[in-house]
Amino acid sequence: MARTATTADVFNAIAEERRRDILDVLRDGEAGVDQLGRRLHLPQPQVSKHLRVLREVDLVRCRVVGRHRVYRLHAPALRPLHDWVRAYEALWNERLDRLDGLLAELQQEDPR
Amino acid sequence: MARTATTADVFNAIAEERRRDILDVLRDGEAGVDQLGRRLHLPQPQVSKHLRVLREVDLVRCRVVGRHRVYRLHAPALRPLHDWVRAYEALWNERLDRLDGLLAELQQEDPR
DNA sequence: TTGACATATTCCGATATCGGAATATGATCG
DNA sequence: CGATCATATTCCGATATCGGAATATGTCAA
Repeated sequence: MARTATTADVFNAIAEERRRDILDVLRDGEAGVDQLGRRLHLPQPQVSKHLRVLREVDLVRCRVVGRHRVYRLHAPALRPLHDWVRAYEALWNERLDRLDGLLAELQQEDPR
Repeated sequence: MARTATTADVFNAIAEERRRDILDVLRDGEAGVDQLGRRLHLPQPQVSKHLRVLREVDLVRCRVVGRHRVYRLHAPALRPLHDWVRAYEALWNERLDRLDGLLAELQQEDPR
């Protein structure tokens, strides 16, 4: 047993910088494979392969227009990631110290 | 040229589920290597190895206490991740549709 | 139908990654 | 010092991953 598989979930999908680049471009609107390639200076097969990974975790969807494929962002798939980070949001402010102080005060007010 | 290296940035560090597990535990407070191993049912070397990765991206820091090492979360290192996701936050609400409607209204009010 | 174009897939080589076992390091205690 | 405990590192095998090149698929247009 080795290597538990990866690339199959959102966390791994966005771990790759190129894929984040692709998503960033798509944030400004739909785009075809060739357009993405040109903007990111990536050869077409790479783009297609990254898009496949993104498609498999539902981060992008595509629409067929003639012989083109127009990809668009599907942001809701980022939710798990967002929710996970959010749990830590409160923790990186040093303002937590103030919260500690506040809690101490509250305890004094009602020493129970 | 192949495989551009990974595991060296926050995005890759948290791509691994076990490492997220470790961080989740540390969210509740400091912990030693053995404690982490017991709570997560992981053998000690794995824990140490994952902690190393997390340490290298500054997601955890550690303090030496006798022959123990007490690890703690260093949440600010999650910032890049947080910032990245945040740019997408607005995009996954279907409420965007309403925004579109609003914009249309505004355009009618001032049709120039 | 044939050719041109857009995209997807496959094959390849190099390398990173993970888990497991064994071992090394380091510190405390008797 | 020697034993023991806590943690880190190294070595290994299996496999996933990425980039690049070549090729397959699929669609339109003449």
